[in-house]
Amino acid sequence: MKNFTKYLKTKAQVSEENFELLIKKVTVKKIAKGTVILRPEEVCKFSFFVEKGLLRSYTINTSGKEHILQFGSENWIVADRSSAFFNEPSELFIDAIEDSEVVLIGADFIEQASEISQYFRKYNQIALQNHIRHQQKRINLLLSASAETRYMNFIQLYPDLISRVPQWMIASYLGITPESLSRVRKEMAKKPLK
Amino acid sequence: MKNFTKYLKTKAQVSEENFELLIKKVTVKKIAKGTVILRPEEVCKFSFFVEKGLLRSYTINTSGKEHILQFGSENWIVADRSSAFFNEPSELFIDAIEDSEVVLIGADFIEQASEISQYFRKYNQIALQNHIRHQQKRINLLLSASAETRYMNFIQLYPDLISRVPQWMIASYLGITPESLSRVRKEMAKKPLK
DNA sequence: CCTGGGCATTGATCCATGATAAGAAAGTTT
DNA sequence: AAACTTTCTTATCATGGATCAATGCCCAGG
Repeated sequence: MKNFTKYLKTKAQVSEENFELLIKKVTVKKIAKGTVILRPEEVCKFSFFVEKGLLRSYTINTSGKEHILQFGSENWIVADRSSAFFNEPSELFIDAIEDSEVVLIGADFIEQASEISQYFRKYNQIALQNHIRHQQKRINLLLSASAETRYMNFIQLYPDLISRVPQWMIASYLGITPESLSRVRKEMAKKPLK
Repeated sequence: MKNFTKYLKTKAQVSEENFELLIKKVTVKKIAKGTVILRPEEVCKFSFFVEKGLLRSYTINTSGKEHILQFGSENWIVADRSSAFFNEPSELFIDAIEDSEVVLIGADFIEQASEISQYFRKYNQIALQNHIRHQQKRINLLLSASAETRYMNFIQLYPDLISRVPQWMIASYLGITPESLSRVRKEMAKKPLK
């Protein structure tokens, strides 16, 4: 719980006193690589704070293809926000790419923490706004940029993930096939100019 | 201000008393078709509640191409949320597609309304979550669907906009060229099976 | 140490969408 | 209603990325 503690105390500026109170509301869980922890039709009862490891959220369309919406490594929160907030069935899968350790955060936790601490409420608000900003950038990129540009942007944004995530998943995140990504990389290797 | 009043009183459930208080904080403005009301580098000081008419937000990339992020007709709020919330320079344009009438909502309005009314705070929260949900669907669609599918989805989602928005703007929203959209429509006309 | 299953690469081919250009339609201005 | 201007369509050609198939690679498990 080291990371989660830091998150609460430092980022969300929760006082020692409140911390003791809140920490009781969450549980830690080990998730083996490959384990699915949320699937379509289920309601997303928890947000998953990644203490250690790597999660992903994704959809599978009617023709069986996966499309990755988000990766979450240490200190990130992965969830189907809509499902959790509106208490409606999810359309997403969430599973573990690596053996992971996650902190389960229920809706009640968020509410209570927001009640208790103005800072937490504020921080939560910021997280939402960041999410929106991030999604907007991604939409804009998908609208305007080539596979190569999108890949370069990904490298910039998530340099650490490049080595941890299999290439075909990165392709899925970018909205291209693994074959295409392989070719893009080959091209990029030729003209090395940074 | 009819729509905005209704929005505050009905949707955000603001009491008559608070309404009188809050309404003083906003101004109404007429925006002529084509007028740009936000451009990159500027900070988005206001969110624009569309009382009447039609706005759009979009980016222009280095090669001069527009990419539309959002349309907003009556009762929608258009803004660069990130810029407004974080008080940082925007990367978006916002302009009017039709002669419009908008209510200018400053950050102070949001704050004050949230202080005054729990309902408003809650409603604002819901709006944020809806925004995230909507963006997520769009990302998923961009990752997975063909031009035709995306267009059909657009029709479903915004049937009213089809007639109000020029076709090339819809193409821009979908991330394809106007020519492609024209082709897609032609194809769809052939096989009419609704 | 072999073996089998996931992953990455490569080549061949196909296809949806882009680019360009030109005209037809529709809308606006004078 | 004539003269523009903007939007939409159509046609041709070019291309990025998809699909299909084969091969090699790695490494985890027997």
